[in-house]
Amino acid sequence: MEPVVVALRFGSAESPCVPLVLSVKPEVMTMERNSKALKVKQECGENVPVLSDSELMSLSVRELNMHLRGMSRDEIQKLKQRRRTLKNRGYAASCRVKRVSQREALEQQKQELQREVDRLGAENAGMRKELEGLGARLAALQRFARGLEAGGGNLLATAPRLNTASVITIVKSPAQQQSHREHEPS
Amino acid sequence: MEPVVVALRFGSAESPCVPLVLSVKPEVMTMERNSKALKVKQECGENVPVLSDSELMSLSVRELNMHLRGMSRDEIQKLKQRRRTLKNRGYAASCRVKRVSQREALEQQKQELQREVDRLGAENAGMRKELEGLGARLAALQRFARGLEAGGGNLLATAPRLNTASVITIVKSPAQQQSHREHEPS
DNA sequence: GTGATAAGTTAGCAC
DNA sequence: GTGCTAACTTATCAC
Repeated sequence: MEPVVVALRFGSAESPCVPLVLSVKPEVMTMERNSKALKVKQECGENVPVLSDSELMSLSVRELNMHLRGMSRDEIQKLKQRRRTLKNRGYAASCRVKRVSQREALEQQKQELQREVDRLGAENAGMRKELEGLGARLAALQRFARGLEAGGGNLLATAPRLNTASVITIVKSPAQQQSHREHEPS
Repeated sequence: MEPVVVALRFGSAESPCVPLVLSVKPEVMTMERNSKALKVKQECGENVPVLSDSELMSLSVRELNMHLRGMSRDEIQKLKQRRRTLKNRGYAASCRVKRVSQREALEQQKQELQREVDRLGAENAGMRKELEGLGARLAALQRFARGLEAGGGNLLATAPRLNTASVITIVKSPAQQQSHREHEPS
């Protein structure tokens, strides 16, 4: 894309060098700050800036060298420094953006971990409750089994603390009782 | 509020002014940078700085006014601006420190959450395994109990799939068996 | 006036 | 040269 730099040259000597930002390519004019904090300023004696900030910043070295033809050592150095500074401005900006997005990423990861903790905690509580229930059922069965053991295998001879129906109730969880009924309807 | 933008620009005029930082109080010389990036420099024509950076920065307004006696408007303004800039330097520094420590805090919180996730995950796995074991034992007992149920409570008459000893083994967890032996040694 | 912070500038490192 | 980043300066905002 040809920038079509209209090397317009204020032949009239003393232009008070207004912040005139002649945006040759308005579509790239991403806030070409002419308002404040602009330390990167060009000599405004005779040679009006041939290159806008965005142009100068995005040129390749080769392209830049084209524009450097016929400039004095001093002008070249100053232009290169302006280019460097402009690029640094961009680097600083992306550095800040990166910093912010990294912080946001950290916060998001933290949130995800927190959710995971909550999820695991709930799952944990559920299982703990389940274990408790199973433990109680097993304890009851254990009491029943002790009766069997003491009786030498003869259930009727030992007066167990639980009768058979109770044991069956204990052994079956509600779900199991239901599926049992489904499979063996009385 | 009156903005009173003085917009004086003392840093840009390059006076030959060597970085001469005459540390009046060497004990407070917390790296009184005389090396680089020192834009806050004092007029070095005749009046050697009466106040070092750290002095000027830490003075109260009242104390500062003492030192302002017999100075020209211009000098006073410049000294005040130097003070402001020095303070801003400190603010910027603490801002950076804060930013870093906030990031570190976030990372630490993340680590703690990660550890918590790991801990809960392990606990979870353990309980899942426990549940599995209990489930198996209960299933075996259920098969046994079905035998009892089918036999109408007469264990010997129903040819159960498990004998009494097996049931006792199933009902007792290793720990329970141990404590059982402790309490009722044969 | 003080403190904080976003944006720009500078120095300096790493490639 | 390029890109990044710490430190610094400046502009601004809130109090």
